[in-house]
Amino acid sequence: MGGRELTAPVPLPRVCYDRPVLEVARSLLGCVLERETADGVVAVRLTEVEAYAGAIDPGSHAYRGRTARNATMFGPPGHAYVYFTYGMHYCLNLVCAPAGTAEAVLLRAGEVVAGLELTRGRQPDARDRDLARGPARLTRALAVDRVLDGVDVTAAGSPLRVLAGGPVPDAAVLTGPRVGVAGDGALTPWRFSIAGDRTVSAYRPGVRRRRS
DNA sequence: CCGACGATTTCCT
DNA sequence: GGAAATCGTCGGT
Repeated sequence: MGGRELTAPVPLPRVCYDRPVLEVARSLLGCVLERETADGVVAVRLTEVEAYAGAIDPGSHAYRGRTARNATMFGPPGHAYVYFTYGMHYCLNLVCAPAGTAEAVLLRAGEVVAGLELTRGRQPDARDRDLARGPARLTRALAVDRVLDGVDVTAAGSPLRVLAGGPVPDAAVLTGPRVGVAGDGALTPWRFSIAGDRTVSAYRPGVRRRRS
């Protein structure tokens, strides 16, 4: 790698969850997500995230209002919104707007940077680079389920925490439409990922469907 | 490499 | 009743 030698601490991006959702999503790249259980700690460096803009965003769970499932999205920022989907998978979001504004960032993929042996045991057949590649595999790698819905990821001692990571320069950031969401267009950079990182999930366009 | 399909909860029409 | 912010497996090219 050709980067300059670091002889002094560099200013790390500070994740503030009440900024505009696209900014929060961008700033989460490179941050470290830590999950602590009785078995130990597994940590993932985030390589792919997506923004969901609440009530104004047809792709968001909050678009049609509050339900029992998405209630956490309407709460304060910095908390985990965990939902269950397709009858078998969990997905993890971070709420990132003041209470009442249901914006969130979906954590789609990351690189395991601690607890590799522990998380291998949770997915014995997966290659290491696939352990947290995709939103459902990421939650499985970290043993995240609905019990963690509403947890404050900014609190010390929380079972799920987000820490600042090394800076990710703009030149290394890719943006584009969200995975599996129809009608996203190319104008809004909903999805952010680290260019060339092998842990980023495969892109799949959303399918437009007719009303039944 | 690619596309099809099943698993099975939550929400919407 | 049917689709969904998904994934692993199967069969074809």
